[in-house]
Amino acid sequence: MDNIISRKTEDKKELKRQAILKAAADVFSKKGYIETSIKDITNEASISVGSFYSYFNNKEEILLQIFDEISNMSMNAASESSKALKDNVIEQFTTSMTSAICIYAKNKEFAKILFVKSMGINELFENKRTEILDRTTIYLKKLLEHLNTKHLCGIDNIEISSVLITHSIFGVITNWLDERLKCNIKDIISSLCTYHLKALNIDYTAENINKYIDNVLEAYYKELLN
Amino acid sequence: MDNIISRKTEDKKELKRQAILKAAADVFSKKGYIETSIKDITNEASISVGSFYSYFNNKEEILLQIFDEISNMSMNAASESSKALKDNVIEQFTTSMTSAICIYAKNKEFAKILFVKSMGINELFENKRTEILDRTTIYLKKLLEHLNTKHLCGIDNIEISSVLITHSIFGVITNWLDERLKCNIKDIISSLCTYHLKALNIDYTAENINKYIDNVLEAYYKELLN
Amino acid sequence: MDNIISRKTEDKKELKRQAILKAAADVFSKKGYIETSIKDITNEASISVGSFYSYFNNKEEILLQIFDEISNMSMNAASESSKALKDNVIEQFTTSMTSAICIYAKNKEFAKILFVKSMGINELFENKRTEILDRTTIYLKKLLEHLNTKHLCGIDNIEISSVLITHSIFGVITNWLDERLKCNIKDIISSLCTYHLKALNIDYTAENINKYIDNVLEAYYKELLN
Amino acid sequence: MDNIISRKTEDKKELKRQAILKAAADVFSKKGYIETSIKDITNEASISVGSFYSYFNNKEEILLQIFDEISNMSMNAASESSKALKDNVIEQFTTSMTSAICIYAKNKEFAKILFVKSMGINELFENKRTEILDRTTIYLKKLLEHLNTKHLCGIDNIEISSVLITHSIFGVITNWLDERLKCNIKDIISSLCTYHLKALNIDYTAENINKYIDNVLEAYYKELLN
DNA sequence: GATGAATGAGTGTTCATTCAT
DNA sequence: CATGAATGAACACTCATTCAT
Repeated sequence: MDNIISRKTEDKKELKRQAILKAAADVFSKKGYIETSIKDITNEASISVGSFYSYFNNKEEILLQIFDEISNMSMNAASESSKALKDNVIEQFTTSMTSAICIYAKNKEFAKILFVKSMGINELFENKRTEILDRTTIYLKKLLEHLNTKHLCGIDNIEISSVLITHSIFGVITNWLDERLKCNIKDIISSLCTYHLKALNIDYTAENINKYIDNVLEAYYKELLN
Repeated sequence: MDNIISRKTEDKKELKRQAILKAAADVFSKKGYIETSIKDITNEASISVGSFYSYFNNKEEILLQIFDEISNMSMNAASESSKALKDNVIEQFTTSMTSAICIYAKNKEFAKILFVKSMGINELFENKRTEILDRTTIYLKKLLEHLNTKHLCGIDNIEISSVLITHSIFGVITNWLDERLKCNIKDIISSLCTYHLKALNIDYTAENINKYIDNVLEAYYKELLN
Repeated sequence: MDNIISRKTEDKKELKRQAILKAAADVFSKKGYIETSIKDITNEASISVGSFYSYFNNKEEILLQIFDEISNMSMNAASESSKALKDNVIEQFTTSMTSAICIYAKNKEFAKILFVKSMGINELFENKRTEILDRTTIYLKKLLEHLNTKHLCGIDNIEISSVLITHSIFGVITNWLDERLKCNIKDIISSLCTYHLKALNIDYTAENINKYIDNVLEAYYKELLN
Repeated sequence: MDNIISRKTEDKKELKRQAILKAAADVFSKKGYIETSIKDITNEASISVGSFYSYFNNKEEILLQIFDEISNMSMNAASESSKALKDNVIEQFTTSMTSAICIYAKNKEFAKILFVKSMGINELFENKRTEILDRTTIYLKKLLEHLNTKHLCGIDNIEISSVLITHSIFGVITNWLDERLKCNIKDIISSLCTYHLKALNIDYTAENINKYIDNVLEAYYKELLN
């Protein structure tokens, strides 16, 4: 009996924590971490300052938890897309690229915080942020190694190339989020895939690429098709 | 006579302004704009707070002037490398890539501020920063247009591709500056060039690429050859 | 219920606001606006700096609110004394003179700020201050106009005379507040009344004047009779 | 020989001191003591900051010296007008009133500093200022004592009345300097004289008053007749 | 003697964090 | 458990004063 009640309150707490996290992410993505005050967050979340501090120990912690949230999101997306590992390299490449981009396109606030608004503040954040972004690089490194041995794509420096691809992706997404690239998300994904497949010496047809992208979008990100 | 004296003091002032700018850049690149206090800058520059304010009107202004400094540096580097415009596309591409990267490699603090430490602070800085970075994108857009018509490199979306290349460069440099990419600058440049030339459907030989890179390094950036 | 609680906190806030206002007035009247620091005020009010800024937006604002306080006090005093408008000119003149003086005698700090400590600081304060003092002049102008038509007191320049009377009053009060005029407040009022009544060609008897003054003092300002 | 040279440089120094004093008075009278910076003064005087400090030890000192200047002016004016002491009370009263007012009308900047712009700053200034203003009160006290014994003007409290008259004069001048009293200086003097003569029970004719005022103006203050 | 660059104490203001109610 | 008033350390910036040239 007691357990059920405490379970219920636990759930309630978690829900509220999530709500505050979302509110904070909204404000951070607009004003940036520095220019956002605790009052801004509590106003957005319609709670009191005191409440905020019963859910988070300080301002730093909420950004770190937002990072965790983002981290979880991209981890889940990655594992989701890798669950159905295809033997077709092109499909695999396109599918994972699409998943990675969509996860950020779907969570614009989180993406903006990760890619722009949390930079240059302090070492702690910089490390956490780097850690999250590095996952993409590590994933790509493994992929490139695989491609190099199995498909002779002839990449001489996998270390550098994986960083190169990672940042090209994040840079393009950032520009798209800022609406400096005024096109739809499919063009973004398609261009990125074809550009890099060419560089990786892998033959592809535009139709296939588009088909693979559509498959992912239809299955998981219908809301991005608007 | 009077002229000579006032000229001398003018020169002295400018020298001191430069010294403060350098000191500020050093601290900003380490701690970031926000966590850097005026006292940090004046300590680094071994001057008094009052002195700082006789050279700069406020804290914002010094970052903006650092941006201008960076902007001028990259502009000059660009015009320098384009002065000797080659008809050889590969040489042109490699040369300008090398120049762009070297200018940042040579001015690590400025680069770190531009690429990392000045992000997510406020709109004013964000716009200035974007403006500076965008020059690279615009340069690449023109280059890609030229390549598309003259060399049939088959880039379908020049807008997106130029952003892609820009951020791949900046991302790789940032990682190298942070020493997360532990290789020498030549490897960085060479990998970037070969990767993108492949993507752009342009045939090259590794020897040529390395020769072109060496030419630029020998001519302008000997200090980077360590 | 909620209403009662919020009402109570509202009242508490207002009380504290008043306390800070009083503390600030005390310090301002001693050290002047300029030489008073926010710390001086918060020390006097036994609050923290942060608290001060949750009640007032800045240092300027608290002086302006003190001005408003003074303004309201003298306005209320004026309307109070004019409520019982007498057809007897001598009584009316004496009564309003007494009220005006007593309001300042009763609120020494506020009077000192208005008459001495807020002068010569800046345009904003100067205008506010002038506005408050001018009310007395305007009141006197109307009175003189009335006396001139009804009582043939033969004032040739009402504009100048009303300023003359106003500043004679404020000057005498200021000297009395500074304890450079070491007499009791009744002497002050009585001398001012008889002097000006003589100048205004109005016959009076010292007994009547004293009686009228006493009436006001007994009714409203017993604490000044010490 | 040496003496002559040192005399000449002494004279030069004194002239420059006077020029700086005048420049400071100009700025103080416009912006007030507080809002005037040393730079403001040196700009107005076209000298360097260092020069300022070779003539005055600090900012306080220059205001004190301005006070001395004002003090000397009014002392000289007073002694000038009392030199030709008339046995005619009306002439004496009118003449000294005219002199007192004209000295301030002629030196508007000094008057503004004394009456408005130097108030409420600190004890030191307040005392100095009070001292200067008090001279008028003391002069009037003596005059009233004389009138009371010789002319039975029936002033009961000379102490208070002399303060009253003093501040009525200064108040009217201040309003005239601020251009809130838009009339010519003769109206000011004439109104003040007739008002107070009436209060002092002394018979006069408007013609005589005006004649006495004109005499002083014609003799010493022609420039005020514009 | 004149200059004005350099100094640094001092001030108003902000805002993350605490804690009594 | 929620509230928001209270706290005070920290910072950007000013300006009277000094002193090397």
